[in-house]
Amino acid sequence: MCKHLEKNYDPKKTEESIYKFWEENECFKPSRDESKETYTIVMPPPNITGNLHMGHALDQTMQDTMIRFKRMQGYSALWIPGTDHAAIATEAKLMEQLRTEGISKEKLGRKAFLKRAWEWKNKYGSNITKQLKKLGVSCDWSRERFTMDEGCSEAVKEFFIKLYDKGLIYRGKKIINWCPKCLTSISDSEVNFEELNGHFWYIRYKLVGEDRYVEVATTRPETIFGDVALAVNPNDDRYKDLIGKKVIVPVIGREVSIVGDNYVDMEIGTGVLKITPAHDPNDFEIGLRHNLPVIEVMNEKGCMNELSGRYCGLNRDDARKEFVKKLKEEGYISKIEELSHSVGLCYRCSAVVEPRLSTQWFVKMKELAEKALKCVKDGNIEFVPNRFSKIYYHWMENIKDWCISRQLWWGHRIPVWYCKDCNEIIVSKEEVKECRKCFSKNLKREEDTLDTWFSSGLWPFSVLGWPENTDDLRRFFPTNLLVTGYDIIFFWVAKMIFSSLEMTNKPPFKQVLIHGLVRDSQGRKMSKSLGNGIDPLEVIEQYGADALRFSLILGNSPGNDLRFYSEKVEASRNFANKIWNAARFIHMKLSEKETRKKFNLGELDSIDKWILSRLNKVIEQVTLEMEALDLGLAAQKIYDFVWDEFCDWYIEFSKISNRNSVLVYVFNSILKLLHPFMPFVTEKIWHSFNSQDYPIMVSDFPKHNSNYLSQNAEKEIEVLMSVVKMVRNLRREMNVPQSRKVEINIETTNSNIDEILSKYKNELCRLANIKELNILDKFNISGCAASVNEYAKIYMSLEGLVDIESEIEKLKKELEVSKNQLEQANKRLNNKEFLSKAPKHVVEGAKELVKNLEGKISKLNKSIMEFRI
RNA sequence: GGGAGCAUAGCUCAGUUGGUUAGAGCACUUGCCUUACAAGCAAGGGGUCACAGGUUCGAGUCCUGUUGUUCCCACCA
Repeated sequence: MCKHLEKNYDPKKTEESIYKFWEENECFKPSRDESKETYTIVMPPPNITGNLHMGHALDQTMQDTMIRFKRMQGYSALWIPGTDHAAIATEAKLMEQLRTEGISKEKLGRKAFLKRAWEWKNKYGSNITKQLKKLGVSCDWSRERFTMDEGCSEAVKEFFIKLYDKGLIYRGKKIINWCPKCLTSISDSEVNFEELNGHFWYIRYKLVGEDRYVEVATTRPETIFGDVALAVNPNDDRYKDLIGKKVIVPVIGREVSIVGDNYVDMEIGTGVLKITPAHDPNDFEIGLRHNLPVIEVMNEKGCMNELSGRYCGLNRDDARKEFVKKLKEEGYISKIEELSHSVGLCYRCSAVVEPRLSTQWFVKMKELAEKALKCVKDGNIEFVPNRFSKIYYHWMENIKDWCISRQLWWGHRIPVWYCKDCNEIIVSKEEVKECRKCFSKNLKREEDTLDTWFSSGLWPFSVLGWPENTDDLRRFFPTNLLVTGYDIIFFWVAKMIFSSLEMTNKPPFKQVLIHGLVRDSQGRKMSKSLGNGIDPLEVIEQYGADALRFSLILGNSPGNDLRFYSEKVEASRNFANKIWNAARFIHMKLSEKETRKKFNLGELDSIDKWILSRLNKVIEQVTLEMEALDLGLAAQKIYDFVWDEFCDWYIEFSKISNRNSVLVYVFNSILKLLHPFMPFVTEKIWHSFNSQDYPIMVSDFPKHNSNYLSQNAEKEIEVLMSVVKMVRNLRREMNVPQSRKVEINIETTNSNIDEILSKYKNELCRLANIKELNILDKFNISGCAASVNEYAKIYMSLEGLVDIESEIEKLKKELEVSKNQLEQANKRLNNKEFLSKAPKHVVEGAKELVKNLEGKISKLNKSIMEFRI
């Protein structure tokens, strides 16, 4: 038995110690060799509140596979990890904590609150990074960053001030999206629209001085308290004469005028719109156009305020119910319709977002977006797959100003001070003590913090030390690759691009590899509410990290969603075990000394030359796929080669004749090819063959060597394998038990093939369980079963058990198929246009096919004749 | 309303710039505990590549349309 390796690969006994081994040997750090080209990936920072989910697992595995590949290719490869302070999510956790303790945020105070927040971060913030390590991520932990660490905070201030000085940041009173649960503004991209069932209430407004009513359809009757006008389309024949007239707001009794505005859609509802500028962004715009007042009727928690009279204090929903009741009682409602309409929800807490008028800080986007757009259009950043650039273009072309202030405490506090005496706004990195204009000391710092994405937008360069001009920044920026899901293009990718262009004049990365979502086996999004999430850590526990990684990568094309199947992980686990057992076989077969021997290409036989030739083709293909960022195809190529060719054939050959040095060489190459995908098992096996001083992780990725290509050897072994398969096939067909050895007579019409079969007679007999093999021109075929392929005709002696007629039938059927194929091929070759237009190798291929088929057909004919005699 | 993806074996998916007879895993059938591996080996069944046109010597692959499906963006008073 093998003395090094146990029978089955056990990831649990391996992974932790291997990871430690890499860390101790500083394998994760980039090479200090300045002459080496760099390859840099910056990790999308997971939230400190987060737990590893399948999306992370996919994202991280892709990055790790790429960085390992590039590191082995000889780049000075750097992958920088870090975490995100996740303002809303973290603050929500703390608020929850406070709630259980019965303390309010205000009572606690900002300072104490932040102290708690940092304590929370220090306690739980590294959970996610610990989980990442279980996946085997090879990032440089010595460079780990946090979006609120000193350097990143400095970067945020620098960015804010630079944009402010350029006039790209302004403070304004606008309608923004307000989350009444998180109690903060959120940006447009943080609102998710969902189709919900609601109602259309048709409400009658009485015209002043007339006995006529105007009907308005609304979904939000509780905002009537904020009505300041009605609006109709000036082209609407039904209503245009009403423009300028006044109506009385039901229940409230306020007189408001009717205005004409092209925004109003004549098709929707009654074609009359009630205008509530404080609670609807479109109404706000119309209000501006017509100089209408703004009446806010709700507070920050989504409850009605004192302007709503007796409904004051009720939340939106209760106020709506109560007020509708009142309207009904007083006869103002003429109709109620069921209506499905889309409602904006907070992306964090799913509360219905309330459009709210408030003073916030904004980034002026137009100019920034133009540059960011041009950068991608000019090809300075490539999206993979390319179709995602369209999504990016569309977003950039229709962008609105970005609301960056948040009414939260956990985050980067906006570096702005207000003079209470002269209203001067002072933007500064340092604490401001005195107004620069009136020298008053009566200053107040801005309470709000910045949108989390404001700091993560700087991530690719802030982690490298920007705004300082550090060695790392000079050496590793711009970065090479960003890997992320398509769901985050607007949130993050776009923001990094314009931030980087504005601050560094360079794109933050050269390529963006976009992946899809990991769904459950039924294709549903994994979500907490559905409870269908699968914990990657549990999968690792059960199958190992390599198996999880491989199953996420194998056979997935870039950008496509994938379904998670434990069967697929199982298959990957089996593959890891397959490699493991191949290693055991080699250990068992070879002494340590033998594994060190080198081979001389000139002395090798065709079997060795064949596997070397195939290996080199695979190396070439895998390298190409990796460079094209198609990891799924690369993994598939390795899988197929290892299992189908190396294990099923080459190892079997090596049981029959000694093939020591090539066996070891090919296997080591396989380990290297596979290492970026399955780092743990490959490193572990590597150690069993090689000194621990040379981790596979920092070894050289195999390079394609055309000297190893051999068309002849590939052809010879193809002939050998095809005959083995034919015999095996015939045995099954004739129900010959596996244990029974058979006598086989082979007839070929080609002396080359005779030669190959004679040369590998031993292999042929062992692999097809043949007792006696005759390679002859003619023999007695009575009692034989026959099979034919393009290289040979075989007869299997079965001592009278064979029904000659059914043998003939079988051969005839085969003949029919071959004739059809020949006809097709000849048709092509007789077509002048095919000959003149098709590329040479295709024509050659067709000719070869015809030759093979003709050979096969003549053998079949002969065979049938022989049976007849 | 605008845009994108997907549709290939029973299931989940691959299929490079069009090029012989369309692949894998799982599942299924049959036979093997053959000393690396039963987490395995061998053999096998199973496909009008959604539908209809078109381009081409040649289409799963390119173009147009249709259907089904998933998603994104915008708007929804």
